[in-house]
Amino acid sequence: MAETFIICTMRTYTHPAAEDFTLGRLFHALSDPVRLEIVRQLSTVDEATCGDLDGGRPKSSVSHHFRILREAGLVRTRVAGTVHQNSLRRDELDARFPGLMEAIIKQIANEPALSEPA
Amino acid sequence: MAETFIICTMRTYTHPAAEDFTLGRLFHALSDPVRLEIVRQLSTVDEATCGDLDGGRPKSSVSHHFRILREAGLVRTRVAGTVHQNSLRRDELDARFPGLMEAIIKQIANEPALSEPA
DNA sequence: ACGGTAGTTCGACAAACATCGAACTATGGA
DNA sequence: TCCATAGTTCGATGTTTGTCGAACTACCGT
Repeated sequence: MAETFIICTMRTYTHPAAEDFTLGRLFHALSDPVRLEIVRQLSTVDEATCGDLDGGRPKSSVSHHFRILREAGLVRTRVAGTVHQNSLRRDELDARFPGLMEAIIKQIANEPALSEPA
Repeated sequence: MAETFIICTMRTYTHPAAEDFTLGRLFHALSDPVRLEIVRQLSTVDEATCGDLDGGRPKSSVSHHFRILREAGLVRTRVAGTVHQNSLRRDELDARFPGLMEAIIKQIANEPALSEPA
């Protein structure tokens, strides 16, 4: 029987630096209704867990969307005990794309139905 | 031989009304590097033909991208003789999403390399 | 009427993507 | 130590998407 080497991983996340944000990744991340809804919720709150924003969807789907949001630089995820707290990277986004997120969030806030459930 | 009925079409385009623009379609349209480059070029110019902005790509590809830009409400296409003139729908976009396009265009203008060729 | 130029449409193909179940990891509490 | 909870990773599946050639439409000039 082969030995199994368990590499301890995912106690922390890697987030891109603000200089590495790209408009392409940003717009792609925002092009999905589920993610747009997540960003909307996050914009009204300081932090939220994945579970808070899952809208009844399976965990694996939600986890996938959060990964894309992280890779685009939109979201920072912080491990806090058994829970993962997510927040918008407002300051870094504003440093990289001045004024853009503010304009986007303002629009998102006014949109009635971005994604079916909550 | 069966008769062929030729329905005269495509002398004009249908463009969505500003009320029907959605953030999802907008962000999706902007998530492709080729289209982002097209929008960038259009933002520096009053009008341009598809050929002006094809970046050496095949016509069918470019036509596809313009269609998506049109359906998102980003671009208006006007048939002018043998040529199709495209322009950004700045006013309507600003009416629907106040301040958003201005912020986006400002960022696009500063991006060095959105898409490989011109 | 003919030819050339500008774009569109269609069909095919491969790559990227969203969705979800199942197995797994990590943490805190009983 | 065991269990429950919160999320991640993996693999499979179906859908959407980008790319491009080929055939077509529309218009202008000759």
